[in-house]
Amino acid sequence: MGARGPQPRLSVEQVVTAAIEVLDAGEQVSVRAVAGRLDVRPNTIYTYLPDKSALDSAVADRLLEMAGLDLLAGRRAWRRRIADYAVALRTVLLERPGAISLFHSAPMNGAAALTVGERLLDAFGHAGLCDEDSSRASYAVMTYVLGAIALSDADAGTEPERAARLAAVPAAAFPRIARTAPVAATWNGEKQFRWGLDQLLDGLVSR
Amino acid sequence: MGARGPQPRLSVEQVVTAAIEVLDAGEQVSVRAVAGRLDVRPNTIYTYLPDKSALDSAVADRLLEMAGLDLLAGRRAWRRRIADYAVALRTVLLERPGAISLFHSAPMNGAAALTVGERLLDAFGHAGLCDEDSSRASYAVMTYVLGAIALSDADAGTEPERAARLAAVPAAAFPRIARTAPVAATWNGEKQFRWGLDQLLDGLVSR
DNA sequence: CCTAAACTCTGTACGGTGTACAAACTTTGG
DNA sequence: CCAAAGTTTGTACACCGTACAGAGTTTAGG
Repeated sequence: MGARGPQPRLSVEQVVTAAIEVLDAGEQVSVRAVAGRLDVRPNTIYTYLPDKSALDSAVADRLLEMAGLDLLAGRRAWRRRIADYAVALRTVLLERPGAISLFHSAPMNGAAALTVGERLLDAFGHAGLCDEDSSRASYAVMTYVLGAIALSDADAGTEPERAARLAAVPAAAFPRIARTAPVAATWNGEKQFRWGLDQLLDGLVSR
Repeated sequence: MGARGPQPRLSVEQVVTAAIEVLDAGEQVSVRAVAGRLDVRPNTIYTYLPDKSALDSAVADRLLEMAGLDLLAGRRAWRRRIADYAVALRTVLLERPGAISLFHSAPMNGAAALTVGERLLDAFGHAGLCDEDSSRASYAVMTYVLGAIALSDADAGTEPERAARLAAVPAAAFPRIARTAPVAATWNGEKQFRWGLDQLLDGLVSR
């Protein structure tokens, strides 16, 4: 069989693990940072992955797994399965600035992504949806979850900063925004996340 | 009054317009590309905007405006207002690869963003929601819309590429995915976008 | 057994990014 | 008229992804 050269010092798994460590350290995933953590020259990474977006995909898949795929399985109520996993994924990603951007540079086609998809379809099946609606609903949920996390991340800043921005909104021109500013101040919180997800799930099963 | 030095050759508006032209040309917004289009050295941009993320914010705001703020106003049915604007925004952003990423690098606090927020609040008010729910609903809608566009963008690739990826899913391990592959093939289309938005709106006003 | 093919890893380098800093230049207020 | 304030530029730095040639290592085939 085919392995002729020297046996590889690393594996894709190790590369991805190193990338997660980079994320854990609060830095962005870069080929150089990952290589540095593996005591290897940057080019070596390209022996295991074709390009940066493949690395991003693989890391994103690992993050989906780290959120806890078990939460999506089992015989618990379909709604809890989805909500629990969504909240866990949110936590995993928000704890690691720069993790969310990985989901935008490449499609999600790893093993964990497929498992998430499969189990979402199962959950919506238990909720009474037909195949087509289950498929559409699964994608709608991933859309909401990843969108919410991305917005939370972009809208970050320090808490007083955000309050100051809201206070600076001219109440004359934007009365409704001014009136609801206290709510908007909590938009990036877990409560808003769960609320929106709940409404979406309500809509998805209401037909 | 304060303007002492030479009068500026440019304005923030012109800088943003140049950035849009860069996007229209299919390139990413970069300080150098924008400066080049204005026949100016890159550093000059920093006279008008503090840093890249401020440029990104300003360009994102312009894109929100380009989608057509009028669609969100008027006395048409609240649901049509929201759906029409959402679809228009999707078109504006998907026509310009690299436009979506601008929304992730900075919070949305420009004039157009505020207008969108104000009019969403108005629409949900007409739908019968209280202030707090209107606020939460507005954010949920922006979450879904921007999330959907971001995923569409990441999942891009050529059409046969996507079909090949779906066909490569092992049917034994992921039977539900395999069974619903034809639907998943259209996840990045406008129909799926509208469907998910409709379900979300259903849920938001169902209480 | 030995050579040649296949494979890993490195050194070097290129073009791209955001942006800091000092200097040159232009305008206006005191 | 001069000094302060503002604009623009030249140069430079650190980072990014990654192409390419070569060195070194292992195994398959003759």
